[in-house]
Amino acid sequence: MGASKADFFSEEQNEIASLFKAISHPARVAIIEYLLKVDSCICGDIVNELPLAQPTVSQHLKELKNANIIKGNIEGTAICYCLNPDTMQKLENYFSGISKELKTKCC
Amino acid sequence: MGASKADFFSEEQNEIASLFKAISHPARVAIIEYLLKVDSCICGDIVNELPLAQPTVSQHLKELKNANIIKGNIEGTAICYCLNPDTMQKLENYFSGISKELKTKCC
DNA sequence: TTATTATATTGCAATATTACGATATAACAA
DNA sequence: TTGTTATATCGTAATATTGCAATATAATAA
Repeated sequence: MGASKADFFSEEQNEIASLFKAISHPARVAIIEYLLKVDSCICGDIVNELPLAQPTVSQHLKELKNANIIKGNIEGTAICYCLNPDTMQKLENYFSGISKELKTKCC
Repeated sequence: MGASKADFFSEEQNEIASLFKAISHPARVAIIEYLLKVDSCICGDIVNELPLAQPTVSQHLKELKNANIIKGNIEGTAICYCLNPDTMQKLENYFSGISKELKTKCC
């Protein structure tokens, strides 16, 4: 079906999965890494940086914003985007939690 | 088109994206968390744990295995699956690297 | 050998994602 | 007002993912 059996899984599992889905596309990874590189928050520079049309970039930004991975502030005509440190921390914590619990013995 | 413009993006960006794609589905998050919970590595127990048919679970396991997120060892008729600590470490490092570089000042 | 158990693969329908041209909106400048 | 710039949304075609029934494979047991 391709549909989500999301109802069965826990809130947390669905939330984590959708966070990762937001960064599961190379264009969105590239956006994140670009936002990390440039100190000042940028906007339509991303369109010049990526090999994608403006509507496509806008769509990717929307997904990242919906997932709370980036924030966007209006600055006159432009929009200033930047990474959301809270979400980055949350993602780091998820894996450090796994590392801590993970037994070394395995099959 | 839905197709990947993967050729433009860097090797690293494509690799990171496909790692996250592997854990971007609640069923696969649930599998990871179940593998973390049970000390001993399991196999078809996952089918009983999840609300999905055996072929569907098998498909999800295959994706996790292809992404190097889990390992599978044959044990007689069964297959023993477990998390791959190296990949978990890699994912943790990716986000701790971001946290380290991330400026607090933002828009 | 046949039967059983555990897992994988195939084929396909339902659904979701990706990309972009065309168009809309919103803020500012002249 | 009109024009310009920056971004968002709509509509849609191409492609990818998800889920499962049916079937195949592989290891062991009887």
